[in-house]
Amino acid sequence: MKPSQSRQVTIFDVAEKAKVSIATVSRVFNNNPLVPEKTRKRILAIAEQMKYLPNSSARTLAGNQNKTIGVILPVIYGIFFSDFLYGAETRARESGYHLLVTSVQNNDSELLTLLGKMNGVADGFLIYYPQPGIEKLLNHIPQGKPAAIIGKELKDSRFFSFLIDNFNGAYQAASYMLNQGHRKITLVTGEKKNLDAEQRKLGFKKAISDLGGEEVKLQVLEGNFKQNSGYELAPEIMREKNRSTAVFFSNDGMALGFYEWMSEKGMKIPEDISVIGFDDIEWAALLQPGLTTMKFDIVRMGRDSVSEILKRIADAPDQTPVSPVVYQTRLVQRGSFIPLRN
Amino acid sequence: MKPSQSRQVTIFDVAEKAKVSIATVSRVFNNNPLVPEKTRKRILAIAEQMKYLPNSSARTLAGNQNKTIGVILPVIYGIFFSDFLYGAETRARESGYHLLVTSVQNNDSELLTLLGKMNGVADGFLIYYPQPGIEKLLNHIPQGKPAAIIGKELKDSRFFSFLIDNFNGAYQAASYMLNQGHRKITLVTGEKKNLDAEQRKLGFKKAISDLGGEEVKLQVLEGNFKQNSGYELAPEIMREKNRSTAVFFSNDGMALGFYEWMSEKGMKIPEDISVIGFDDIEWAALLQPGLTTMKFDIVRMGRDSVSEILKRIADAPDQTPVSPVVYQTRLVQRGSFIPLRN
DNA sequence: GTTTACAATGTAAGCGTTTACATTTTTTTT
DNA sequence: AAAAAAAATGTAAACGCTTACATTGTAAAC
Repeated sequence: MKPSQSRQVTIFDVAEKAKVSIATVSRVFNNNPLVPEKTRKRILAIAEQMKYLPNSSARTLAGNQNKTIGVILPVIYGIFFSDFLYGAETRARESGYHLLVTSVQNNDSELLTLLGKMNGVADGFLIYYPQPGIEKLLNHIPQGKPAAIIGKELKDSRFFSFLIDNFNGAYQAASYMLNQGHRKITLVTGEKKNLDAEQRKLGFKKAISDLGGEEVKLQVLEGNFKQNSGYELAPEIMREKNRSTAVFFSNDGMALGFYEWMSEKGMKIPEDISVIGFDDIEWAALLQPGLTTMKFDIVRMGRDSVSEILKRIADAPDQTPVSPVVYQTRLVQRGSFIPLRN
Repeated sequence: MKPSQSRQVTIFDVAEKAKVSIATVSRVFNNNPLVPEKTRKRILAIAEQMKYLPNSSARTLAGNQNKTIGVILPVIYGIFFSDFLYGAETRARESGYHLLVTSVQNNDSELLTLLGKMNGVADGFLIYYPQPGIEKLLNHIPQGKPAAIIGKELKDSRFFSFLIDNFNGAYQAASYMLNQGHRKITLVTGEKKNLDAEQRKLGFKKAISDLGGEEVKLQVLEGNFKQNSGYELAPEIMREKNRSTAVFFSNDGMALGFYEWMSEKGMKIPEDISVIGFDDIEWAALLQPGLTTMKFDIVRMGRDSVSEILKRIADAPDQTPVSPVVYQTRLVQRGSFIPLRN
């Protein structure tokens, strides 16, 4: 049985006590300069005393902006997204905005549910949903609301994209490996459905076929971007016969799992195998040896995407299309990778 | 100039097209069993086609629950809060709830603003605001909404607390140090205003005075829970004269900064000094040597607190007071700490 | 002392839902 | 075939606010 929830204090209560109309109270809370300082102070004092807080839903419904950005991520877990959120939240706060954060795990109908929930609440959207078919889903984004899309280029002028240069990053990683004399190479991919993963795979393979000669042996293993997949694939990578001399993990998380397995088995990185990752998440530098990896500025990406959303909210949601912002990657050299000595 | 924002598709539009009343449409979207399957399907199809999504603000205002939990954290950054959020979000999703996440940096008036924003949006609150004076602020939490408070015990039955056993954890750390023969010990605290930090300091000092003899020398340095403060205090800790043989950092983040400095100077942990941290954040195990630290289950804390909020939303927000849930800490031994050899 | 301008406040119509209650339609019972 | 019961649908009043427009109060201009 629910308790008798004492009705919330509304603008009417405050108006009544202050002997003014609700319009005046509303003006006070919206910093409308029409109401003179004296009245403002008086009403504010009364409101404070009554513990009045405006109801956000009502405000939003009545046409006000809500100063909220809806954020949808694949997961809220780990340093990678923590960094992204950090960039996004910091920027939002600077403009008095806040983030409504949720995750959705590769589930189209759930994405829709979420969009619905945010409908009428969020003034703009920040969506990171690296799955195919995202275009269709995006049609459901409420009209007139700007939306930043991470990881997918779209033609709809209402959206604007922020991309990681996965293809070139992976390409670069592969060519570096070749450059340094490696000829037996393992590529650990992410899930097939993940767009980032696919692009990285493509880039890596392209480099191998562009630059590698006949004698290059490429072993391709499918991972899932999670730590344990690096661990679980390790035996396959390190099997005696025809073992690769270098391995590229499509993200740092999987590389970490690999480190774990290696240290359990008493094997050494980079002596037994060289390793390159992707993302440069915070701990990459903390590992022993430090993880050589493809870095891009994820904090910045969070920040920039929110900046752009804010700009469009203030400005005009439906603008002429802009070309996507692409975050370049660069190789960060640490101890996990050495040239092949022959 | 704002573009002509085409009006959003409302329940009226759907009702009109389907030749039913808005009540019926509403029922469909609320899974009200009153409407027969056939009608439901028809309306759903029409809604889908029109790209209708219910407006969340309107729903909430009209008395529905919003299935949203408002989360207020000191920062959204780093593994510690990432883990906490992970636990919280996962649990919320299991019940169809979502998290509205914001951070507030030691700023009372900002906390109020946030509470206001969440007012009429969140069905419950999860607040981690380790500052003194939190009690007063909490009075502003809307009536009838349950709120989990992290890190502070309160008598108001509307709230329920989740506590880290900071005092005993730090006590335990100190007594372990003494036990292992250390007599010259450094304590690095967090900020004075931070409650967690204060409790840890108190616990640590208590152990020293309870168990340490006359000959124990305790050096106390004030940090701020951030990585760079461990780095900046390092010279002071490692000064030649009367150097401690063991140091306790009130959180792992500061210990990490200390590691950095030590490695830059070519000094060795634990040979030159033993280190103990607090939190056992994810990378503590990844450091070289592994960081000995006081562990508690932060993911679990996120999860449990949401569980309890959910229970009270479903049940009765104003319940009889419950005693706070206390998360015990335990020592995780890794390589950063060794007994004092004499 | 009017008239005029402007500042301050008020009135009331939305905003898009939910839901108690009323009404209509259909099915079952007699 | 009429009456009673059950199912389906509709009507209209909230929910708490913002804001265009209307009204009143007050000071400046004549």
